[in-house]
Amino acid sequence: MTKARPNAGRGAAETRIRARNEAKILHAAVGLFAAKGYDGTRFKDIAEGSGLPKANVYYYFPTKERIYIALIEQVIDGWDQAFEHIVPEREPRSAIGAYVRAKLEYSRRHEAESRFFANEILRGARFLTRRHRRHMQEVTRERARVVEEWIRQKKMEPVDPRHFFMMLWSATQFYADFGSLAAETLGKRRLTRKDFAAAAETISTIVLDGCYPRR
Amino acid sequence: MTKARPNAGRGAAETRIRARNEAKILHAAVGLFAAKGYDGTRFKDIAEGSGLPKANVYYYFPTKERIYIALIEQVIDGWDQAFEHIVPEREPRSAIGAYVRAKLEYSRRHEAESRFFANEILRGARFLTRRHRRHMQEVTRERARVVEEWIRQKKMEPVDPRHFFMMLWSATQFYADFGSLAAETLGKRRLTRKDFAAAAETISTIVLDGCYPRR
DNA sequence: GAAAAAGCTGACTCTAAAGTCAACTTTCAA
DNA sequence: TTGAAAGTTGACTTTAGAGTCAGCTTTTTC
Repeated sequence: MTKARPNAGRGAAETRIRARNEAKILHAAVGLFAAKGYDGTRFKDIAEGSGLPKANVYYYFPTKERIYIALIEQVIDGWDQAFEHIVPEREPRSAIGAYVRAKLEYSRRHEAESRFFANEILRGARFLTRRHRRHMQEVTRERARVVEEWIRQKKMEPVDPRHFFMMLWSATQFYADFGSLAAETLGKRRLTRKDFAAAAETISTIVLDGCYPRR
Repeated sequence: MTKARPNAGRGAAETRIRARNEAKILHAAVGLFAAKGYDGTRFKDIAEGSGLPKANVYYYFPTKERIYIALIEQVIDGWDQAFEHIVPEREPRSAIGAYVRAKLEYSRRHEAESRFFANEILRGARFLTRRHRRHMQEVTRERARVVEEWIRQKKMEPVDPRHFFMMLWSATQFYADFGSLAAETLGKRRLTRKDFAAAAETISTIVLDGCYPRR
């Protein structure tokens, strides 16, 4: 069924050639998957995009699916990064502001990864393994505890931290994943760094203080 | 190139058979497109899903793309509905609460349409015509004016209404489009009506009053 | 009630994309 | 410096899915 993959195990040292070519392939693939989805992406195009002949790409990845799965691994690894700002020692105002800025910055600078992942979730996350799911759940739960602690200390109003995080995810993902709609809404062709900054500002303000006048 | 479509023009009255079969086809198609994307959806499966032989579906729609475009029309028509709550006569608190609830209710009850549309935007909205874009932009701009009026009357804090609306869209879409992630986060298999209600509650609270303690 | 229009369908073609393979070249460790 | 492991490749097979078509049946219209 699947072609033997010499040197693919945990034991053997990855050769430099292998590492370089796999990186080329994954880099070409993430952009294509993000733009056209799994089924819309042609193996041939991944090969062309990475500058290797198709048969050579098959030497590294026995199927298109394996390329996709390798990318999931890569993206999941970055899932928790922005969360690092959510720590109990920090004041919620600055922590949440930093989180929003970090997430938006990631979305802006890694648009392809962001869309790739959004696409996977939108399709029901059929390639996320139990291990991935558990990882994401645990990371989220851990940071939810920080929010709960803030609430206990009256540093935050009582809100469900899980819905709270989902609001932050959705708001920050929006500008990368639905960038064409966001640009349209702002009456522009493409979003600039400034638009992302304005988004960060508005999101932080609303999430922290709401839009309703304080008495 | 394209097969002649008798009775398809603006002049001729649509027959009952045609209307019924087109509805069957579109209904089957929206679920498939939502679940598998444009390229992942097989024409054959649309036919099977609608209970018609493939060649019969081709009698109504000359290509897969035409089915897709017909669905876009359908979904865009519903774009403005939730916006109807955003009117200047109403107090922002109740209007925004109603808007959030309406959007979430739509997402919950029309999950397929919601995901279908999200998918289209995620892919860069390549099938949205200039007319669709203009329509969405105008509707948004019109309601932005209402928000600006509220701000002028000191009924709302000064926020950019466009970013404000994008926050509401993203937060409410999230629960349908990324339902699998939302369910995971809440530690459930599927989202229930109650989860949507809790989401509406949290979103409204945060958007209106923020999560930061009022002095 | 008959002719024309609309609707229906099985069986077909054509193409493009996934995946295979055998023979070749390059790299590297002993 | 050599041989075995790693890497490379063009040409091939297979398959599945989009779209076609000729001839049929049903419905509508006058």
